[in-house]
Amino acid sequence: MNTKSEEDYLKCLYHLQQGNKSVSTNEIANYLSMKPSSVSDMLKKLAEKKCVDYLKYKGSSLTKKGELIALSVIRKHRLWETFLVNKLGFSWSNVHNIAEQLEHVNSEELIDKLDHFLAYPQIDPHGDPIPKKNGTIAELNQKLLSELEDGEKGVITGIKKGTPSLLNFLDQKKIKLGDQIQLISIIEFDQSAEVIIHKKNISLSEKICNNLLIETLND
Amino acid sequence: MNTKSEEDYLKCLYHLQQGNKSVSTNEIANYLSMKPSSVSDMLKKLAEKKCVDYLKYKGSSLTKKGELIALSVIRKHRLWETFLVNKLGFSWSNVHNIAEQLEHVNSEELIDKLDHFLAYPQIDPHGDPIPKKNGTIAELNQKLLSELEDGEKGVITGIKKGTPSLLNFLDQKKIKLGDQIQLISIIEFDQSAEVIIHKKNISLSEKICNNLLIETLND
DNA sequence: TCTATTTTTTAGTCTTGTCTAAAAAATATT
DNA sequence: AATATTTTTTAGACAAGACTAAAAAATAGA
Repeated sequence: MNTKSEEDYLKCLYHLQQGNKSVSTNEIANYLSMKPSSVSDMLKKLAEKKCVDYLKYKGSSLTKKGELIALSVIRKHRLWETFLVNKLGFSWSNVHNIAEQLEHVNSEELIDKLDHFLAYPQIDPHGDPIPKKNGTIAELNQKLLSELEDGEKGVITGIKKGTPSLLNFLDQKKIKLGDQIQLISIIEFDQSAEVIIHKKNISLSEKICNNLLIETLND
Repeated sequence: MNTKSEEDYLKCLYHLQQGNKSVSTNEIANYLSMKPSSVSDMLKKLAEKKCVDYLKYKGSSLTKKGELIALSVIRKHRLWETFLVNKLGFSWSNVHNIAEQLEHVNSEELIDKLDHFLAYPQIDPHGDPIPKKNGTIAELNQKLLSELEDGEKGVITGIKKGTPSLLNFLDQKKIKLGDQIQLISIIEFDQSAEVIIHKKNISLSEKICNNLLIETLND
C-alpha cells in the first residue's frame, strides 16, 4: 500500500511525463507546490520502492509499476468526479478538490462497484478518458471545434476555458458534454462554424469554436 | 479543521461515553488499540482545543464543541454506509471499513448532496440513527416487533433468539437485518402481526414477533 | 575553457502521532 | 494505615513528510 503522499507524487509524475521524457525535480516541486528538497527525498524513497527510475541530477520517470499505481489513482479520481457530477449534481468545475480526497480511499471492491453503478463510463465530466481496471487508457484525440476538418464528426468532451457565460450559453442551447457534433464548415467572414448538433443545423461563434473540445471519431 | 486522528478520538469518546459519564484513558486506548500514553497526549491536545474536558487521572468527556464534531463524523459515516448498501449493493456487514475512510473526507457540500441523493435517510443499514446536520440525533429505541404500536415503523436490527428454523424462515422470506418494517396491527385472535415489509403486506406469527428486534423511529 | 548561475542534493530541524520505559497518582489489599 | 497493584502521566525516541540553509553538480555565458 502507498501513502497519500506517494500517490500524489506518482500521479504528478504521470501528468508531467507526457511521452516518456524524464521529469526534473523542480518541475515536480512546482506542480505540487513543494520545495525541491522535499521532492528529492520522496524520489529517493519511490526509487527504492521501484516505482520511479531516478538518476541523481538527471530527472525521474515512472517505472511500469509506478505507472500502474498512478493510473489506478487517476481512475479513482475520474470515477469519483463522474459520480459527483452525474449522481450528486455537482457542476463539473467544482469537483476537483473533493475527488482529490476521494481518490485516496482504498478499496478495490468500492471502485468496482462504483464503476458498475455509473454504468462503466469511458470519459469523465471534463472529457478525460477513465483508465480501465487493467491500466489501459484510451488515447485522447481531442481538438478544438475550430480545428476540425469540414465534415468531421466527434463528441463534445470538454470546455477549454469555462467562463460562467459560456456555460450559461451552452446550457441554454441544451448542449452538454457527451453530445455528438459535426462540423459542416467554417464561415470565412467571421470564423463562425456551421454545425449539426441534436440533428439540427446551428451556427456557433468563433469564440465558442475556440473553447469547445471535441473528441473526434477516427473510424 | 481537525485531523483524522482527532476525529477518531472524538468519535470514540462519543461511543464510550453513554450518558454523560467520563471515560478513562485505558478504555479509550483499548477501544482504539493504542497505548495509554498516546491517548494521554491526544487528550491534552483536544483539551487545549476545547473539544474535551480532561482532568488528569480522573477521565475525560466531550465538550459541546467536541460532541458536535463527533456527531458530524458519525453522520458522515452513516450516510456513506447507507450509500454503500443502498446504491452500490454492498452487504451491510462489509461497509464499516470503507465508511471509516470516507467519513474523513472533508466537504460540507458533499455531505449535503449525498444526504439529498439518498433521500434524507433517518437510519443507516445497521439500524443506527443518522445525526442531522444540526447535530440532533434520534434516540436509540430497540423493541420487539410484538411491542410496537400500530402503525409504528422501524428497521430490523436483530434477532432475540436465533434458532436455525427462524433464520431459515427469514431467509426464505428474504427478510434481513436492515430491512424497513412497519406494523399495521396485531391480530387479537392469535397475536400474529400484519406488517409491511419490502412494500408488501405479510403476516408474521406471534413467535416471530417475540424474536424480531426493531429499531423504531420516534418522530 | 573557465567562471557565474541555476538546479539539485545533502544535512539538519520541525511537527504530528505513535511508541517504550520510568515516574507519579489513584485504588485495592491486608 | 501501610503497602502492593493498577492506572495514568511524563520523558524521551522514532518515522513520515514537510521545511531551511548550505554544499555539490550541471548548465550557461563570456
